[in-house]
Amino acid sequence: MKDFNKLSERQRNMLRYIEKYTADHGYPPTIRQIGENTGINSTSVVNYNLNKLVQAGYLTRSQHVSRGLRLTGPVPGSKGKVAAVQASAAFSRIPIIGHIFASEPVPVPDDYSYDEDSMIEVTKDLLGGTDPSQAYALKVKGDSMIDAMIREGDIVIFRKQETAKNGDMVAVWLTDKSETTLKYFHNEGSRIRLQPAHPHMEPIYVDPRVCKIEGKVLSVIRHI
Amino acid sequence: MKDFNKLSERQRNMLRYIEKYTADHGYPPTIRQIGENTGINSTSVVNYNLNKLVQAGYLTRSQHVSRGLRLTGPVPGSKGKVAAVQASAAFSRIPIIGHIFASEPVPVPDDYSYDEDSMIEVTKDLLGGTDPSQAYALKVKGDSMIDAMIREGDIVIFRKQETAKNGDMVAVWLTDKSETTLKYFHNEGSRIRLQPAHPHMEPIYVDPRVCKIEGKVLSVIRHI
DNA sequence: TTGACAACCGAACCCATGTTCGTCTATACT
DNA sequence: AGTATAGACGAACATGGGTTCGGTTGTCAA
Repeated sequence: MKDFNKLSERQRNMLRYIEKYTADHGYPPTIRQIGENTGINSTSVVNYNLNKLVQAGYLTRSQHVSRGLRLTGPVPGSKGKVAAVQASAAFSRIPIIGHIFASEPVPVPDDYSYDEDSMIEVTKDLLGGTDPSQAYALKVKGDSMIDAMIREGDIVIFRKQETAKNGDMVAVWLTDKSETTLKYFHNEGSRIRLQPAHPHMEPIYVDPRVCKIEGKVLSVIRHI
Repeated sequence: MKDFNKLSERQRNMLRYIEKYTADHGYPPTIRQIGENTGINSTSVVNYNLNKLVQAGYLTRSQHVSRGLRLTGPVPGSKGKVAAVQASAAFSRIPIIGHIFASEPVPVPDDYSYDEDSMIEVTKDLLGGTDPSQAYALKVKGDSMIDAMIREGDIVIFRKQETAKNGDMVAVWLTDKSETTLKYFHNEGSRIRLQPAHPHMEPIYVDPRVCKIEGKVLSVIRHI
């Protein structure tokens, strides 16, 4: 979470107001109420800053829902008893930095500054112990990952790494074919065996020199 | 305050729902949501009973304010503290009540005991808005769900329901074949089309009489 | 039978409220 | 100067969601 002091004064005031209003009324304020009480004259500016606060991890929003705000925790410096709760955060927020499909390499986090808008909350067990700061997510485009039992729209959670242990599922870029694929990794010395997750499909064997590991697959999430 | 037991069953359900929804979301439900979740078909009836509850002292309302509800205290019989603590939780715990494979019907939660050991934490977005109390999880055994793009070991999150809308992914028990399958549901009048998630596989058509819906698939989780 | 009343229904109505968009300013970098 | 970007503004838009109203059903007592 971004440092509270790094937020703009406006944003801090907004958080304080939201906390206070919610405590006073039992339900959160509207965008217009937030604006009126923090000296903002336009609903769009409130909306803009609310999204900033979501990105910074201070609250969550429900789209198209009136008063659909929720603080993720107490506002620093307040005496609010607003559910301190999940300080022990059993989940974390990781960025969805782009899409994955067969014909292009897998994006990796510092390839470019990613769109902060798209974050996903995942429970820690989906990260398999990986430090959340090393994890990122990609959304699958197209049906090219079918042999990995992964569909269009699935969200694949990766850990950034360029080596793999046998049995890991990895994203590899095959430099000779200019193709990305998700397979189980098995180093057999002179060659690498890439085993599809689909039990009826045959492995492929590649030269280690054309096999660039781009990340390790930690988990897959599918919304229906 | 009027005795809680003097309230109608509906009114008690409404209070319970309001408390639970507020705890789950951080803001109160709308009149329509209350109706949908307590079996009331008209907003005016919800409104009517909300006013009754105000008279009875159980809640206060703000006129012309969406979600302008507030409970005056914990609802008798509920675990109010738990709700308060979970107030900002963006995830919930749902039970893993068993396994799913082709040759047996899908287990359905009986309201009784779950093994506390087998619970899984999921972020709310995996439930697609479903009340967490209506959700449960099953672990996939065997490779029989391959046509649904689901592997051994995947965790499938269901919602308990016996009907489906077109386009839902459902677990169905085919009484003539004694077989469970996961497919997209399309009612075509005289027959039901069950479409595999796998894009290269053909749908099957079944008689509505042999097609027993056991639950709706909300999401799938795969740990690697 | 009739009237009063509690409970309920469905649809219409319309304000409440989130979202989008074109525009503007200030600042920083090239 | 020219361009990019963050922050802000206000108006228009579309939908969310509370309110109202005419009508129905069932119960109870006069």
